[in-house]
Amino acid sequence: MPELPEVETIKNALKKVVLSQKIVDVVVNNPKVIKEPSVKEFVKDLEGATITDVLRKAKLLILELSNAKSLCIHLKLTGQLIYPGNPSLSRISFKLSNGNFLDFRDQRLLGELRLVKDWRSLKFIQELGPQPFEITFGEFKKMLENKKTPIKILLMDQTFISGIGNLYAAEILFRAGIHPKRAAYLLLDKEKEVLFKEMLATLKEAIAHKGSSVDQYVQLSGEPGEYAKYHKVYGRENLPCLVCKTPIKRISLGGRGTYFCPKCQK
DNA sequence: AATGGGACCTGCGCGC
DNA sequence: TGCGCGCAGGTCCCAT
Repeated sequence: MPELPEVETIKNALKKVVLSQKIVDVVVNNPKVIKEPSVKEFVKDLEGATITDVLRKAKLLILELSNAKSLCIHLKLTGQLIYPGNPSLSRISFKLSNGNFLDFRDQRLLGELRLVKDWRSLKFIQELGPQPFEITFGEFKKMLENKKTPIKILLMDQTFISGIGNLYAAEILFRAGIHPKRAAYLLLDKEKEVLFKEMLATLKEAIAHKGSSVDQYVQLSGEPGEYAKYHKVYGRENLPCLVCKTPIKRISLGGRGTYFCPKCQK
């Protein structure tokens, strides 16, 4: 569930505490999450490196290091970064020069850590579509042309537009009043405009509220994000729509649970 | 080429 | 009570 707003929240918090810290030790409790290079090299190359910058690209978190390498962290479904951490609770912990640990925790072990020379050339990065804040309405409108895919699937397609996942796709479409199954190319210009506006507004508000803690996501401090209380549809199956009181429906679309209001979303 | 489903994982909640 | 099953969803990979 960490999507763009959650990863952005973690990035902002990380920048305040880890910049110019040196990684003095790496604790590997579960090597499974280290995808690249070998565990041995991963540890060896990280020890002694100083964190020079923290970046986010879509849902990927990037820690740039003084040794010209970057530590790329994908939280996937249940990954967490916690600071100050506790290595007895983590999959991987990084001991910093100030004596504190930065933990990577991950209940389901689907998260991925990579130490690479050039994160920009990672296949995953190369294939990402633009992030929502990087495009104009004109460009967005053009991107939707000829796309017969249901709009929700398109919003979640990282090669189309990057950073939006299942939760925010549902919330954005509710706010735009658009049914998740609508074919993208059949949306009216007016609807595309509202969709674009609500996409940016929803992500912006979610960042302002430090993300949505519905399952595993927490901020770097371990505190929950506050945006879940503003959710209109996600996780609200059978509960009354907050606008029209019609029960919120849940369908499966592209293999994902999809929540919407059958009356408000056409 | 675009789409669909399974795999990767674990823990939770449900029904019997 | 306890067990087994389905489900949660980001991304990759393979099949159609």
